[in-house]
Amino acid sequence: MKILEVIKALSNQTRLDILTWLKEPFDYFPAKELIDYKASLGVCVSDIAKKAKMSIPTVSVYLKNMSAANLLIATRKDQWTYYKRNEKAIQQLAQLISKKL
Amino acid sequence: MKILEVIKALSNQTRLDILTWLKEPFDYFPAKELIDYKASLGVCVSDIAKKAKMSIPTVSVYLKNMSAANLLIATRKDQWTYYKRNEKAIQQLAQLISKKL
DNA sequence: TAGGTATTTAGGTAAATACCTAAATTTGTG
DNA sequence: CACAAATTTAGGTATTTACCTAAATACCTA
Repeated sequence: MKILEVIKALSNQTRLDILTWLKEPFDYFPAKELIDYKASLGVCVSDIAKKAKMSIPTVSVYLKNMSAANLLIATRKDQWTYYKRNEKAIQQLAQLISKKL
Repeated sequence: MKILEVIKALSNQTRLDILTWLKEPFDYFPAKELIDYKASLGVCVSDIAKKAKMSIPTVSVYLKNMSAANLLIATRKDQWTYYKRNEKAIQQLAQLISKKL
């Protein structure tokens, strides 16, 4: 785990928010958008962009960065890319801060 | 704890290094500089700047930021400002990432 | 293959961050 | 008080980040 890369991926309010939203999607996204929601996949880019009230390209890049930092897991299915949290990596980061930093 | 502020204070390699150095000062600073070292105070700005191989003003500002984010505790004594880690805040951050993020 | 939806990539501007040097400030001391 | 040491504040340039819009790509379905 490259801690600086992970921390940089977290150093933006929108990206922090996205992590929070993905923790409990039903609390944050319209039910309508989650009709076919599967925890194994997560939420698609455009739904996240809408929630963030930001452009799709911007959010697409954010998600990609967080995924590169291993904080999110991306799954491409048909024309959608779904993102979910990588809980393991998040706990690993917490451990690292607690023990090693 | 303002998580974004804390994370931003961590999002730079030098600042991460400083936290590591202050964890075990005797492992990282010359013994000579630590002759009067007290864990209750920490290490002074210029010793940290020398270790970082960066200018004193730059490091002074870094330390101030980290202190504002509560990651470090500053103590002014005579003409020196000493910095030590705020272990409580670091554990609090780890908890926050583990449980709330 | 044509056309539609979702996403990504490119390319641009504005703001923030990373540094530095010089100047100002704080604090101790002869 | 004058001078020295440590630090902070100011002010500047270069790089990175935060966004956007437009264009390109991916993948579906008729």
